[in-house]
Amino acid sequence: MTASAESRHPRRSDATRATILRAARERFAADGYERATIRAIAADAQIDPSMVMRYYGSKEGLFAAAAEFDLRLPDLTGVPPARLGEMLIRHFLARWEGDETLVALLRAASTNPGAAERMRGIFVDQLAAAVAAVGTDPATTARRAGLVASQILGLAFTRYIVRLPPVVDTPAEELVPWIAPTLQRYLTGVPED
Amino acid sequence: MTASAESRHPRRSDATRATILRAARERFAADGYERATIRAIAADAQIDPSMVMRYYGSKEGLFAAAAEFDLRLPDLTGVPPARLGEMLIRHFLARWEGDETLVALLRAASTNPGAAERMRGIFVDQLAAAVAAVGTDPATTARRAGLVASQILGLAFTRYIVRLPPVVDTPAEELVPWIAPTLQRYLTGVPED
DNA sequence: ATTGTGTGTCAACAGGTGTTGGCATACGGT
DNA sequence: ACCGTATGCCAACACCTGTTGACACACAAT
Repeated sequence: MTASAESRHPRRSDATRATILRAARERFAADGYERATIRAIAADAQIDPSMVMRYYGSKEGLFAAAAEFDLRLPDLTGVPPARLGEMLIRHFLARWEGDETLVALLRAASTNPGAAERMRGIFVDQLAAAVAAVGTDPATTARRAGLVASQILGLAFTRYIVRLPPVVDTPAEELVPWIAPTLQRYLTGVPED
Repeated sequence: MTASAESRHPRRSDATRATILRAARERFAADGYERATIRAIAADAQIDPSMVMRYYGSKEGLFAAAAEFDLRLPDLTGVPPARLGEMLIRHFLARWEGDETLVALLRAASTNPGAAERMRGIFVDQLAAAVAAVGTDPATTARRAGLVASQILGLAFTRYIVRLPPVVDTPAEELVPWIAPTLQRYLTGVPED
């Protein structure tokens, strides 16, 4: 969606654009929205701040481009019902360690309304769509997605943002058997009394 | 600790100090650390920005005073082991709805290193101390506390910061039977394979 | 009445912010 | 070779930030 419909010929400045985007993602992930200044991002990319404005219009526009993100959730239709939780947590952990975009989005969502809005879109629409494929009562889909999001985002928040030592020090592989049953119950279980 | 050891005589400016602190907590909770400006806080409190500096030294000092927080975790020693999760989630939900300090801390922790540090202190020290009273293997206490923190903070993050509709719309009372078993397992259970 | 100190207001500083317009240069098509 | 355009840098703008110091007033003690 970014490079296909724009022009048939690749632009000479595509490399610059990509460099800016990479630097922006790093800064947004490390510092959050307001502390990540255009000047700092431009310095990282070894380019003039005005170029950022020309190519992305504004700081908001730059963030919007840098925070483009797809959870790439797998189709849960054919998955053995008892393995749903494990599959989900494994997918999220892999998605996080490999792409700092989610960390940038997470940090910015705390203070930037636009980032929060985008986060809602990702974790309500994309996640709810995947949860719907599980096959439980459709009336409960949204709530199940919300509960899953609360555990997933809480893990990310404590691991990558606040960096709670016990959560940071636990290898991803050892996290799975703890978190998987939680997600499993949120996806397919019923509330307890 | 705030008013007892300072002076035997109450100061004439104590009311102003309290007003500043209240306005600061509101702003920090609503806007996060960097967007909550001293000028805006002073305007809310209807006083001059320089008073904030005189009474709290700096913006960091003001935040440190505003983010003073005690989880007030109950002693879990005598609690029936099967009710630990329910008691914990109930306590946290009540603590949150009644005091916006935690929301201020949560939002600020995303971008401000000092706030993150304080959050670590609260959710590692205070929470781990409470978890230790449960009586499971002491070697697992820190990890159990971290897991509990991940779910608790994730719930707060999705409910008060990102404001995911399914999580916001669910009444606290209906959240309990979903979250309680999760905390229960993190506190007393063993990881699954 | 006169100090001295606590309380509050005002104006300003120095630095950083997003953003803009002008100007040089290098490229690609003719 | 030429010309239009894309790419890049520079300087500046208007605004906002935390922070500071000088000055005015009110109160309590002498």
